[in-house]
Amino acid sequence: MTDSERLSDKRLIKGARARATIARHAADVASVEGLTGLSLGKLATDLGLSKSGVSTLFGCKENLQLAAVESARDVFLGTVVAPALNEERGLARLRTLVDRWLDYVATPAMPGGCFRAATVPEFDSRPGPVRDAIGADRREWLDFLEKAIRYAQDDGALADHDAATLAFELDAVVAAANSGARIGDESALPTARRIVERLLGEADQHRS
Amino acid sequence: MTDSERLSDKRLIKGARARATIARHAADVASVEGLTGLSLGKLATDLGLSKSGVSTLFGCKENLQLAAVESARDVFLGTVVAPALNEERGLARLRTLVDRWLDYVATPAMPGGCFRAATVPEFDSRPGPVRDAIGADRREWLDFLEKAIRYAQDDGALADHDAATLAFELDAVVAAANSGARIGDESALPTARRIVERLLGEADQHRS
DNA sequence: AAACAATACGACCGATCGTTCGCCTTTTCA
DNA sequence: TGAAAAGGCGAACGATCGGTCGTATTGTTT
Repeated sequence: MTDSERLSDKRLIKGARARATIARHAADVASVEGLTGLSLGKLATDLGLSKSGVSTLFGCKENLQLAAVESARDVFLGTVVAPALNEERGLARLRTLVDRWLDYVATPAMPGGCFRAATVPEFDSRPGPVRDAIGADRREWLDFLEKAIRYAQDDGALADHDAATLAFELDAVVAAANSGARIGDESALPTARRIVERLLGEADQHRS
Repeated sequence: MTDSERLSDKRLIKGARARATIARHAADVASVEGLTGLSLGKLATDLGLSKSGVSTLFGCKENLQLAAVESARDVFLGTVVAPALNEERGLARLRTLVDRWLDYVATPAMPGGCFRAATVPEFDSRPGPVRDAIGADRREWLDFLEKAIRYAQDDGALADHDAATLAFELDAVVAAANSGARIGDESALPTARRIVERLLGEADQHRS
């Protein structure tokens, strides 16, 4: 059970509920300002709390950053992964996964767009627990994506692709679509959709 | 003539030389800490200058960030673009361009890796002159890459690719390779090389 | 209900931030 | 060479940062 799942759980002790609320808002802020740009005082003001209250709940800023990473992971799982899990394994699930993912970029759940696309480049050169957590989240996502591709390959699709390589490529294109769209390139998202369609569309050719 | 080209130009007025030195170091720092993480005081200490001296040279932090973007652009042009311009237009130049680009990611000119890969995601949701400059630099690079692809297509290569789309895809893959490699994914760079090889390798098939 | 742990607060700390102000030196240009 | 401009510095500013107290309050558990 994750914090966000327990958000409205009345049995949940008060502190954990507050932590989840703060972490969720921290993820929103970090999607724009970055995890380094997070400020205990700003966060407290936004939520009508005291700075020291927020501070005691998380102990230190680093723990808040780690909580934001976990909260953003929950949002991503609920928005992109969960709908795909309703589809049966194979090409259908992979297509749903990628579609929800592109929708997630087109209509972001956070004000700064995709959290992972923002935090991986931010922390990739900053050793420490936060980078480790972001790296693990990235690895988890790529592994899941690769597994979904393998299921599709079990159905005979995408036979000429290496699963891990295709997962890397899809992730790269969607991440670039996120940054491109947000920086004002209106062609970024349609271009990314075209690339993804070409990469996955080959599957249909091989099936027919 | 850019600032970095004039770095050792004795005719250059002293201030511009100092500005170029500071901007170059600022780009180094920003490749790790981000453009927002730049600090006038830290920069001054690193270079043995006074904080106020750096401040008067650039006026405000935003101008320093803009100078860092321009300095990083110069480094990229010198490291990646210049060697490719020695090749004749067509597939040879495109291949050199991509090879130098991947080398630039594998053996970074800056301590934090590719400056553009770090700053585009950082500023894509932060309106202002800095985002505009980063967006223009990104646009310029994609346009140049697209043009190089068109020259290759004039030779009959890459016929089944849309130039702008392929440019977007190459940029996405190399950027993801940069982030992936820096965050500890040892397979990121070889995977990216494989993808690029497949994307451009098709050219040889069509030529044969 | 009593005892305990967790939460939340205001106040304050030292540090660092960007920026501004005099003042002096150096460079530039006519 | 002399006047004007620009470079460069130390000091100080208000603001904000993360973090730490002591203390009151709330929630949890026995």
